[in-house]
Amino acid sequence: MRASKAETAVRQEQIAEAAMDLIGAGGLSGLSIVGIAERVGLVPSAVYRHYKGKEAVLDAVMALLRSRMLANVESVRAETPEALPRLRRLLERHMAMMVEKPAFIHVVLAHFSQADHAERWSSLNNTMCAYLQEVVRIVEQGQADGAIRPDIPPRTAAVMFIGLVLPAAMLYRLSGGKFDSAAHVESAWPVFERGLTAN
Amino acid sequence: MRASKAETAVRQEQIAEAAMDLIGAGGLSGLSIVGIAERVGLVPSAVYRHYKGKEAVLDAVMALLRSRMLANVESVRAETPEALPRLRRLLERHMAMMVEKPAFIHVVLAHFSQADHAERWSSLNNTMCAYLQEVVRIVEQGQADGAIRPDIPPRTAAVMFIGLVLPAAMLYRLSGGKFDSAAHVESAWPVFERGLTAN
DNA sequence: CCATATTGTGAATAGTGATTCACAATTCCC
DNA sequence: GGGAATTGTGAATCACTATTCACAATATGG
Repeated sequence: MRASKAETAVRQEQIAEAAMDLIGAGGLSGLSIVGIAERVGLVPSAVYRHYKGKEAVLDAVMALLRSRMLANVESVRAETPEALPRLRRLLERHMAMMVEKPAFIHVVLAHFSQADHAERWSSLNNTMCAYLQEVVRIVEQGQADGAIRPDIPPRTAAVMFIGLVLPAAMLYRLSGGKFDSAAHVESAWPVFERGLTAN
Repeated sequence: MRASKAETAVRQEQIAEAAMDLIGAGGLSGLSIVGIAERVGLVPSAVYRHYKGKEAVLDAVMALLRSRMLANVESVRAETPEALPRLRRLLERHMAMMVEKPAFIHVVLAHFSQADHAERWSSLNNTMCAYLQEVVRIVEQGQADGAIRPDIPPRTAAVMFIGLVLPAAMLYRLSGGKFDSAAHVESAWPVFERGLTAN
């Protein structure tokens, strides 16, 4: 059956989405032109009408992830003004995103694993640093307000923050969805907060 | 130049080591028979004299990692009797291992990424659960001693513990060794400890 | 020292996935 | 309605890697 024609802009979006799902399901190595074509309902060669190649598709996925990540921070900034509630809210959102869009963590981990230092990865690196920096800023704000102990290096707190998400997201996936990531946020947050604030 | 002959037992060890280094350098996808052969100083086909195939080599790597991981826990147990110092010591050792044997984290992440549910992975899963369980046990002991707050779910604490290592190890690698993982342990531990103990 | 098992080598095979290309169908615009 | 541009198709090519195999060199034990 021949696929009906669609504009390149539409196909590009479909392809990027399909690629993201594929990565979410099987990691970076699970991403193949054949797989993408199947999901979109095309023949492999048709993909090349809309992207120059696999690399270009990956770039598109990266861009997607980056925008979602930063949008996340933005909306948390808008929601709550105080540092600690902000962090907590960001934690919830970050975790939820990892769970519903596994492609994220896969790409990050794949990035980590990749030996080749293509420019493609540097953009992701950028995204990650930017995100970490956002967390650092929130921590610094909390220290200025007196809500967070001043003797904690903000970067340390930020890395620990990431550490609240990463293993939980991995366990969630490894357990096939059994691990309750929301509950982990619930019970881990007080411990983290106490570490940030108590005397 | 022809390689000098060596016993299979020796070659097996060399091959497993080479495989571990390769994975450490380029992730699971960086592991190839050609790469192994180069490192050991053999021709690719010679590898098959000592291992049935790539899968078998991987199994050997897994076994290596497992034994090192568990040995780690054992020696920490022997070193210090109290829960909190034990955790701290384990944290240091765990981090050091991640830094000097990147293969470990790569395999874990690759495991996470893999779609296929081969038996091979279940053994790794086993190792990871066992490790997590060890941490849980230490935490429980601390709660029994009164050193750790009883209202913290031990599993939560254990997952957070892993979270102290994972992101730091990744940053270390992503930064090309610039990130000071030991310093991170140094500054993150007090925060974590305070979260576990303070009133 | 020699028969034999063990180990190493190079070439050949096979499967996978990305990419290209000439051609066919579809849509758009006049 | 009829080009012309756009999009989809199937086959072919290419590169890469695991794996096998017949043969060569080397070690080993009697």
